[in-house]
Amino acid sequence: MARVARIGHRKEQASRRGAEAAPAVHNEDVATAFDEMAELLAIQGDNPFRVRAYQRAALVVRSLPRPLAELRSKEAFDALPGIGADLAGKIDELLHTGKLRALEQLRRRVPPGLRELLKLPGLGPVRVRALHAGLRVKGAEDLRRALSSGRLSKLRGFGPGVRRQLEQALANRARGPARRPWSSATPYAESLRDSLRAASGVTQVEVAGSYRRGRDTVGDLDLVVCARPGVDLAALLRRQGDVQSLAAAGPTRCTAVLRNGMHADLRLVPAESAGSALVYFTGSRDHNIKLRRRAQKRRLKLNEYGLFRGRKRIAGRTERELYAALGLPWIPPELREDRGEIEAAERGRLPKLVGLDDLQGDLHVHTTASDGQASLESMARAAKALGLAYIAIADHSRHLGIVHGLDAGGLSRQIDEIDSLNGQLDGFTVLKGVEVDILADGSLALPESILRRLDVVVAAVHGHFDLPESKQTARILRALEHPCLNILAHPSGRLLGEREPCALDFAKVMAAARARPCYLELNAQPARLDMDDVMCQSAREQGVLVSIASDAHAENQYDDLAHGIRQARRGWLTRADVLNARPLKELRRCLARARL
DNA sequence: GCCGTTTTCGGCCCGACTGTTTTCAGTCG
Repeated sequence: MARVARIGHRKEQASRRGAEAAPAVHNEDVATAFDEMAELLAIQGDNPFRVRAYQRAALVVRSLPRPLAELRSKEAFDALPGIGADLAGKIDELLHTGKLRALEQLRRRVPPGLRELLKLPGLGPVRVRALHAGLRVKGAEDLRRALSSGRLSKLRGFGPGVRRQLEQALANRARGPARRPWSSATPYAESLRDSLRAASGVTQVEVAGSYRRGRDTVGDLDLVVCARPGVDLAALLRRQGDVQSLAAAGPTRCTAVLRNGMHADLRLVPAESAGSALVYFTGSRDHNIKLRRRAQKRRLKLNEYGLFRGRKRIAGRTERELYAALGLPWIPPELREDRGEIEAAERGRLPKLVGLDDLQGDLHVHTTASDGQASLESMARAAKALGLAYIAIADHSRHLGIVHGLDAGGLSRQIDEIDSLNGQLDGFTVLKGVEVDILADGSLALPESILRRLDVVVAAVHGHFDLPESKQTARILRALEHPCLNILAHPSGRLLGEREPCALDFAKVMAAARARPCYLELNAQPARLDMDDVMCQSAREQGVLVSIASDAHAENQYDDLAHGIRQARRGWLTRADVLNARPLKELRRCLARARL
C-alpha cells in the first residue's frame, strides 16, 4: 500500500518537472502494481490463468537482482520468464509514465476495500465477488455489519461454518501482523517437532515451509510427519502442550492453532513419500510448480507422495532421490524461491553457500562504552571462545538521539584501551572501529581526524528515515563519498513488523559501493536482517562484498550471526562474497582498499 | 496472459479439507 502511494508521489514530482522527466519507478513498484492487477482481476472473475500470469510476473520482477530501468527495452522485458509482449508493454508504460492505465481502469470498477477482504482466510475471489454483488459489501466494516445483522446467512455459499470462520478472522485481524520474525517462531517449531518425534509410532518429523527455507518472517508452520499405521494425527496433536485447538482435522492433514496464535499445518505421509512430501511442503509454491512442470515434460507426475511414471513410484523416499530423478542435484531449501536455482542446478552452477563456520570475525560489536551491556574485554573473550579470530568494536558516535555515544575523546580513549587489550589476547585481534551516524545531510557525525585512526568505519542511518527517496539516496551517496567509510550498516533501516525500509534507490547505492569500493552490511539482528535476500543476491552479482554482522550488544548476541548466515544463503552468497569470511590479513587489505 | 522436443491453440501443478451445492465448488498450501 505504501509503495503504491509512493508511485503517486513520484507522479506528482514528474509532472512538476515536466512531461519529459521520467519518474524513478522501482522493480518493487512494478511488482506491486502487478499484484494489485491480479487481485482486482480475480475479484472481477477474470480468467484464473490470467490472474496467475500477473502474480507470476510480480514475483519475477520482485526477484530481479537488477533494476528494470537498466534493461530499458520492451524486448529485454519480454525476454524475462513469464513476461510476454503484453506485460513487457505494461512494464514499459510504468517505467515511462509512473502509471498503468489498465490498473486505473480496474480500480474504478472494483471497490478498494474488496482487496482487503481477499486477505481474510476463507474468502477467495468467488466469495468476495458474491459479497459485493449480493450484499453490496465494499470492505471489512461492511462485512462485519452483514455478519452481525444476519444478512450474510441469506447468501449462497455462506453457511454457518464459513460465517464462523469469518467472524474469527475479523476478530484476529486486530491482533497484529500475520507474519512474524523467523526467530520468534523457533521455540514453537522446535518444541512441536521434538515432542512429536518422541511420540510413540512416529518415525520422522521435519519442519518444512518458509521456516525451513529460512525466510526472514514466518506465517504458518508446516510439518511433515511419518508414522506407523494406526497413528491418529489429530489425537496426537491434541495432547501437545503448545496446541490450543485444531482448526482442521483429516486423516492425513491437520491444522493446529498454537498458543501464540500461529497455525501449524501437519501432513502425515508414508515413509516412502517422506522426501517428496518434504520437497512439497518446503516449497516455495513457485519452485514446486516449476518442478512439476519439469516432471510433466518427462511424462512423469510429481505430487507429495512421490514422482510417478504411470502408477509406478520412481522416487520419493528422500529429497536427493527425487531431485536426481528429475535430473537435478539437491537444491538447498534457502534457494527454493524460483529465482533461477533450478536453471543453475541444471547447469551445475549452484553456489556453494556460505556457512556459519566460514565466518572469521564480526565487524559490528558494541560495548558498555555506548549502549552495549558487556565490557570491551568480555565481548572480545566471548568472540574468541566462539572460535572467531577478530572482532571490530563499533560503538555509536555521540549525537542527538543516541545518549550514550562516544565523542572523539571517548573514542580516542577506547583506541588506547583496545591497544592494551590486544597485547593480552593470544591469537585474537580486536579491531578499532565505530558505528558513526550518517547525519541528515549525509555527513558523518565524527571528524575525519579521529576516523583516520580506526581500522574500520561502519556508518549507519539512525534517524530521518522518512526523507523522500531522492533526498535519502543523495544522503547515502554523500556518506559513501567520505574517504574513511568502509561499511554501510543496515542499509534499508527496516525493522520487521515495525518500520518499513526507507525510500532509497538501492541500485544507485550498490553502484556507488562497487565503484568506490566499500562494503555493505547484512545486519544479523533477527528483527533487522537488513539487507534482505534479494539485496544480497544483487550485491553478489555486482561484486560488492557483504559484511555479515551480529551488531551484538551482549556476549550471547553473537548467536545472531546464524540468522545473518541464513539470510546470506537465501541471497546465494558464498564464502568468497563475504567480507568477514576472510582471514585477518586479507580483511585488512580489503579495508585498506576501501579507504580513500 | 504466457508458452511451445506432443502445441502458435489449448493447455496452464496438484491434492486435502470444509461446508453445504446431494456430487462438488471454494479455498488453501
